[in-house]
Amino acid sequence: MSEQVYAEIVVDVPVRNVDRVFSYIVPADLFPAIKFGMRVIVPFAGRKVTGYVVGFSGITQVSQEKLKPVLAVLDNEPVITEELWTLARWMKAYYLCTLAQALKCMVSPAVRVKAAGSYTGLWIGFADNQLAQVLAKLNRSPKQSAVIKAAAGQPGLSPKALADQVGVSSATVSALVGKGLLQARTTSVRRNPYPIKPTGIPGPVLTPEQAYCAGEIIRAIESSQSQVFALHGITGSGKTEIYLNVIARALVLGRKTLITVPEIALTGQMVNTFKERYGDTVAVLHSALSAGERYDEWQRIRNGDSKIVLGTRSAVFAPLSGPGLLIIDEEHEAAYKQDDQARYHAREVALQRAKLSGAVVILGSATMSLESYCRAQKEGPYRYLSIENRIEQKPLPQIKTIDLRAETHKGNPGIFSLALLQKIEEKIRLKEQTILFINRRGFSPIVICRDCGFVLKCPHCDISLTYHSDLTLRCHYCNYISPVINKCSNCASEQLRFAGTGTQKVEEEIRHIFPSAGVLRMDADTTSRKGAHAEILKNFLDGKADILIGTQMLAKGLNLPNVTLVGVINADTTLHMPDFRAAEKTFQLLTQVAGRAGRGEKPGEVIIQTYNPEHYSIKAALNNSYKDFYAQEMIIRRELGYPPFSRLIRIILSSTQSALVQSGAFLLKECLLEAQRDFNPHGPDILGPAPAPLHKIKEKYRWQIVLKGKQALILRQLAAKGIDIFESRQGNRLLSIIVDVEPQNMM
DNA sequence: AGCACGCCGACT
DNA sequence: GTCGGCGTGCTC
Ligand SMILES: [Zn+2]
Ligand SMILES: [Zn+2]
Repeated sequence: MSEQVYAEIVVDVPVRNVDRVFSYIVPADLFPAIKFGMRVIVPFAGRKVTGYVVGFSGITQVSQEKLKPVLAVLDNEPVITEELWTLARWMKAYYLCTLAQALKCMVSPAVRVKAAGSYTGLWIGFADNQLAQVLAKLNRSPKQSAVIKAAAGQPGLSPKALADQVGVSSATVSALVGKGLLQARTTSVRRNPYPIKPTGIPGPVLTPEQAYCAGEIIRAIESSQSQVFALHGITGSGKTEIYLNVIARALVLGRKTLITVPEIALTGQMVNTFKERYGDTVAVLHSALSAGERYDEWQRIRNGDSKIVLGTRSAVFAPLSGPGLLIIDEEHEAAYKQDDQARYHAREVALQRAKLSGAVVILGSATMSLESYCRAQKEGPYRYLSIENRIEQKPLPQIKTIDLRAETHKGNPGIFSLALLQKIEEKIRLKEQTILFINRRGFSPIVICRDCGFVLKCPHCDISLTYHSDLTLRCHYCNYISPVINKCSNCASEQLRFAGTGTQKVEEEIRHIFPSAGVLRMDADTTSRKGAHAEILKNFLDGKADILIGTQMLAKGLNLPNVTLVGVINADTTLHMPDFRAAEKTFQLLTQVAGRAGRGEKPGEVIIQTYNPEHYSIKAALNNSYKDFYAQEMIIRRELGYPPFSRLIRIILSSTQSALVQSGAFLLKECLLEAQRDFNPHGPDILGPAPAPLHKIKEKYRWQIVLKGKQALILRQLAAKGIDIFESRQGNRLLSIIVDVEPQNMM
């Protein structure tokens, strides 16, 4: 008998105090089956839990009486590769999550179904030449005879299909199977979510700009440089065609590609394009697939049948061995940030994966994040590639702003400016369509002056102050408090109102003003039912309404050719949201929304209503100038020390007991200050505690502390140390701590 | 997280 | 007398 082997196991318990590797005895009978990266069942603190095998050892420090054996092996093949295990450890260090949380992100598609898909077909259970004889025996059961005849004529039908075709119940069919006159054969089939055949039609010839970009990226792949490319190209500039060309070359070189898109709605058209070009080597991963489909796609990736993986956020963990090319399309999208558990950003994970495997990365966007763009300047480290021209020389939509302050001065107290109403009326008359866009994402009660557009901001953080029911205005970063004002601090006007309107209110008013117009509304309320989203869009596309009113979900990727007018009801809700990225989000949103107008033959028009028409983010969107926006925004970020000039970590405390959270938040601040003494005097800033913008979620009250510092490593160490001290001082289990490294939103 | 162990109030 | 409340500790 050989020496005892111990398995190193990460248990699937997502809490910090069991976040380490445990040793277990590998019993002799499991020794042949157990492999690195498989899931197992182990005894743990008096119960059975799932664990991940992350190593083996011949020795252990753990005393014999503590050691317990692995009880069972769950997988036939590993679900975690060595590369993903390295990535999980990186995630723990970078995002301050647990190993179990990180590993769970990676195996989620493989979790559910363990059985392969199968298909059962029916064949006659006797030789062909005996058919007449069998039918003769069945002459007193006409239904059974008919089934036999059908099965002989069309062998291999499923029981259900056979019964349906003959028009009998499935009991008749099973009776024949029971008699042995029909024989069932079960074969395994792959569940293919997108059965699309390659067309064989070669892609279009690249424009010189496209060809240059593709050429540069291909050169990096060929010379095996681990280079990151920031690919900047407006909507319609043909980024996808560049991806396709680069991927083609990668395929020839035997390199695998991973490409992510920000949301499921955008996968559809992309999958079509990819499968038409590359067929079955494309695998798709997103949460809208059935469990079986997801499992099968995941298997195809793992065993190497698929060389191109396309998916949403969690697809960055696709188990392809040694990816050679990672593409993050629309890299600026906040949807790439996971909002719970391990709060990772798919772009950052992809960059890390590329570093580990020496892959090339493409970060594609029309409105690149400041973080990425500033790393793509002359000094690097990214290479900047841009496409300036659109493929079809369609004119850009005509964009203009409407100054809502002027409407106030004219005595118009409504939601709509006169100019917008006139335009809508004109479009109704011309039988063209209008989209009215309302931003609700990141909505907070912000007080705005309707005479001058002024919004009170925190003197320390430059963040809009939000209204609280205790009649204070507060900064959600540092908890600066101002009493509610009755007069504008800028112009002394008393015309102060909350910024923004709901979709229902807008719909009401529009119906009132245009009683005979067809109006559809698309928001969280009207799309909660499954399929409602698609239904509303179809109705609008079919011309069943003149006006579509909607939120965020309207902004992306839609191609509505008869829409010639897009109205942004109030740009200020985005511009003044209490987030240091408010201006960036405004620029991105307006640019994206503008792209919805004039998709068809007729040119489009965009009207943006705002109290701040002179704001640089709005002006830059109007002029389609990313560079103007970037230059201005970088000045402000630098001044205030926000990313990309610093890093942030947000720590959220929550509990059903409001007093507990508040006192906990102040204690945590003390612990962080104490931890900070170990770092140099110019260590990170500790802002807050402050009530979180969404102060109460699902009966839980939330307070937050924001850490801001130049060095990412020190910032993380400070957070970890502060929380350790905090947990050593108070162990109330009703208080939970969430750490959000590099938050994308502060809600 | 979740289970065991442990020490105090009202119940057959 | 004990059944069970949930505060604290630990998990190979
Ligand atoms: Zn004012
Ligand atoms: Zn502040």
